[in-house]
Amino acid sequence: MAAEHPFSSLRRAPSWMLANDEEAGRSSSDAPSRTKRAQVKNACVNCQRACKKCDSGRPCQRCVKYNLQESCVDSKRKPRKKGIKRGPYKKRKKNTDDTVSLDTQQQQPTEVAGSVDSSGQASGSGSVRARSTMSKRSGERTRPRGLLGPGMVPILQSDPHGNDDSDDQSSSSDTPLVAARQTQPQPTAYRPPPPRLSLHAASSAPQPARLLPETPTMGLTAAFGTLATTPSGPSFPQPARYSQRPSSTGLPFAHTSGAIRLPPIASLVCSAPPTPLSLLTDIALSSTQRRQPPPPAAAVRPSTPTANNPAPYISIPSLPDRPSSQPAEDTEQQSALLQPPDDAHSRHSTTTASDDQSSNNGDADLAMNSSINNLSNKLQNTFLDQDSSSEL
DNA sequence: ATCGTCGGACAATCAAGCTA
DNA sequence: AGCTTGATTGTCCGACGATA
Repeated sequence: MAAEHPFSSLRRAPSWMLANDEEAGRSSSDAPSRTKRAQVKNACVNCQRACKKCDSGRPCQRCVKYNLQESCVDSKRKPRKKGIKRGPYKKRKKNTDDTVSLDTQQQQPTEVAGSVDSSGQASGSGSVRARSTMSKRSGERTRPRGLLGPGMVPILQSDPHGNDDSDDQSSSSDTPLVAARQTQPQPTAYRPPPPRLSLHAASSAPQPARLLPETPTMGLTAAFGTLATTPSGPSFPQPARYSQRPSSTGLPFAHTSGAIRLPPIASLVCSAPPTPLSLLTDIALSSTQRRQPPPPAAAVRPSTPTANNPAPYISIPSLPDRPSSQPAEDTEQQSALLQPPDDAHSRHSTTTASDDQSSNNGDADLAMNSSINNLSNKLQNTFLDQDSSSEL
């Protein structure tokens, strides 16, 4: 059964799937009492660095195994930030009736051993919320999250209410977990905080959440989970991750994150087809970025999607919004490439310098356009082939 | 087979806010 | 004052690639 599950390709099954009765081997009534994962209060620096299980002994068993006894010392905890305003809490409900929602039950101190710490404080089960990505080694993620890897298709993170976090909290507290799990979630896009870089496609279908690209090498059509471009031209994207964690509501989808890893072909077939325009845009952008290293992130919106133009809003790291007094020629070319034709034209009509530049580079641009067209055609043919073969 | 790496789920912690 | 909430910080599972 599990092998046929649509999410069976997940690196790890989402927790709400693990809570599935058959897989967990328990009835739905005792699902919330799943045993907690035990963890030590303070892992040693070696285990912490390796993200491996530690124990309370010093040296710990892992350090003994790898002969790291000397360096097996407790890691230091960062002091918690103070003075963080939290806003008004939601109103507490008086526990007047017997029908306590599962959500409320989960908030109670559990009877599981280890849930009460040495000081006697009940561990707040609290919410499993999005947390800022933490350091693995030096206080920062070595690789920012938010990318699609090869053949990865984003799981729709569905907020069943289509609300933001604050709404989630209020609604989740009122909704019994079981009832919520029985509700088929409608895929809606997770709306993250204002992104540094955003990449989302305009489409009539419910869209995957916006993705936060990391480098210019990431897939520009990643929102579709399709092809990506790299500095060396269109290809399957570099290994990368996709991540999105909407607020935890304990509801299906909203509690999970991850990506489905599929073979490249599968991802081609399973994902929404790119439009010719989006392909061209991707290739053009990758070519542009190949010519110039990325400056600091700045979002541009090259075109406005219309009903007939499903071209995604594409926010490119590194491109100036409007180089009003920018003398840099490359930047000007970049912007011209990314502007919609009308916009680009009107801008060039008032800028003689860029006119000169564009004529100087006419041949090069012509050649590039030609190669773009060729590549676009190839890509589309490939796509159509895969599509038709999958239908057979 | 083993090891290192790393994303992210899960757990622990505790200050802010709430209530009696 | 004691309890609750929820944000922050830490642990480590499990997948993956590299290497022996």
